[in-house]
Amino acid sequence: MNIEKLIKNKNLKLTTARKEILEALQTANKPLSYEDIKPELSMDKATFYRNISKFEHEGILDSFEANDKKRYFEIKLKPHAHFVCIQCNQIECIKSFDMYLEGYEINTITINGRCPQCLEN
Amino acid sequence: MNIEKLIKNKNLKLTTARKEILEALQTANKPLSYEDIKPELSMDKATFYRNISKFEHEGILDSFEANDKKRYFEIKLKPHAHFVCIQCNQIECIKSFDMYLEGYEINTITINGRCPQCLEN
DNA sequence: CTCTATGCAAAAACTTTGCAGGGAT
DNA sequence: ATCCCTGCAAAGTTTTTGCATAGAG
Repeated sequence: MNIEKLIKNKNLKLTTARKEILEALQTANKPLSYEDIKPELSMDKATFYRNISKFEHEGILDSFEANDKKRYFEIKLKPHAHFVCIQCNQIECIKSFDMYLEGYEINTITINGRCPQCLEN
Repeated sequence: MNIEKLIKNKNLKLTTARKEILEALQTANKPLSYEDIKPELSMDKATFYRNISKFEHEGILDSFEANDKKRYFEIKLKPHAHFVCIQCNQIECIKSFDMYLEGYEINTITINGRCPQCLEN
């Protein structure tokens, strides 16, 4: 997926900050919090959050909150659930989860619990 | 369900604060945030949160975060999902949602999206 | 009487906002 | 040239912590 097109298609100005954010998320290929992504960024946190808002509003990004009170961001792809382990805090994308609920439009699903690795111990 | 027993069974001291919290949650019969429940309470917020932690740790309560960055609390009953409408911010308990995921232990599921009422408009 | 719970105030953690200057088209 | 974007600093929001006093068992 071409990041520059993603930005320009929404009539947003193509800036270094915006490219950096989307490139970092694309490279990571998993949901990241501001803290996670910060080392890859050269912009101020205000700019980061302002762009995140804009991207979400334009439907480029999805976000959800893990139970650590942080928001996690990822480039919007196929709808899928996220599993957050309350023990090891790992976040995992779950593609096999049913995303259908009659009468509702589902945006994101966050499942909290304990992952297989933690259940073993 | 008897609130005093719920507290004493966990070897917690039976205090006014603890009874108030559980009674308010039981009466509401839906998840509440601190802000929601505050008018029913006579204690300080520190006491509220300290007791919430204790209750969660003892398995009396469940909590989850809606996308408004607040935590919502409810007395632990049958496992069920919560739907959070990103448009009207209403929170709804969804009993019909499948809570099974092979290999994982599921604690809570939060579904974000738009509810039927908001989809009509 | 002992140990836990509580209130108050201050801190912590994450995110948002105001404002003046800088950059994309 | 025009508007949108950015950095900095300050404020906002929700939750947590330290400490001295009060209360349950």
